[in-house]
Amino acid sequence: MSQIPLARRSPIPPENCNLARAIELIGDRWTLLILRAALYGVRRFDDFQSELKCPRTVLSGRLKILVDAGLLTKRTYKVPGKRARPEYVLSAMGISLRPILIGLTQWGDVWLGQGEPAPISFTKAGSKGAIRAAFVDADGREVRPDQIRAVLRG
Amino acid sequence: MSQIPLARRSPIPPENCNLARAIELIGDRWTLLILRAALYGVRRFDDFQSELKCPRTVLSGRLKILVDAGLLTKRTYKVPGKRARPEYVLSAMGISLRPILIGLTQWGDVWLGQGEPAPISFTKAGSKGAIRAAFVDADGREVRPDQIRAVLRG
DNA sequence: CCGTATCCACTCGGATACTG
DNA sequence: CAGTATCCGAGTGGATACGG
Repeated sequence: MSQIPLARRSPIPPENCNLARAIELIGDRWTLLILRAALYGVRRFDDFQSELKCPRTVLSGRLKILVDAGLLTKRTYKVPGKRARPEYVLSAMGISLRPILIGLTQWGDVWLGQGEPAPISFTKAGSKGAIRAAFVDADGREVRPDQIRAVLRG
Repeated sequence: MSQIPLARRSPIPPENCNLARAIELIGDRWTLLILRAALYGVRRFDDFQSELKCPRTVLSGRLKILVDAGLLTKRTYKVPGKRARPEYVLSAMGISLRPILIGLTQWGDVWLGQGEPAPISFTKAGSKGAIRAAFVDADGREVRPDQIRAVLRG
């Protein structure tokens, strides 16, 4: 079943692991749902709230965390003749999570899809075939999962 | 900053979204840390516990969820002359999360690495160059993030 | 070892209401 | 709209102890 060799501990202590740090930061139900919505273009407080149906206090807190961490930028935008409004936009740091959430979407399509076809799929601009998450080498060529080796530094 | 067009709602309601389902299932600090450890080869209750330093009750609960969901398989293995022991091994469903967690690792290396070089990197068996999580088309050729387009079904 | 059982303090999520 | 202020109950995290 598992080709992963038995280990008593992970090779990197969680306190010093960037994966663990990422999990501490965004590994949270509401936070991830906020990022999901943001990647779909949602930007405003009440839009997030009606999308997530979470307590406003919780939403407020999570948005603060994401702004502080640099994933979201809080800025004000103004439509002429209307009152200025704050909005939360993804920064480059936030946008770079997109491939990961797309990967998770496709994982969900496979394992949690309840037999129904995926409601959303992803293609390369100008093409029609589906794309998928994978590993590539420096030349952009795919590396099969069983070919992957982890290398510790030092 | 954000090329993502403004939206009031996400195109797919969360109740019907496989990404949202995935988030409900594994979008949790302890759950993700368990999966992280499991992908590094940890299999036993006490090893998880000393790795995560979480309450044993919490660990027990999370493991049950992951087993029920099919991400982990609880099985018994026996070393001759020793007492049989249960262990939690990743199923195919669990292993297929690996690209996603490696992608998140590399995201963390870039944005949360505090300037230090990545403590762990990934290569192709027999080669030396680093590999990275990315998207590929049907031919196994990389698709750059800005080339990705979402397509709704129907 | 592998858990389950408690106890406690605390945060979180849920609901509602109230202001700039 | 965009939040902050409460209140409340449930679940979680933390520590410790105890049985298979």
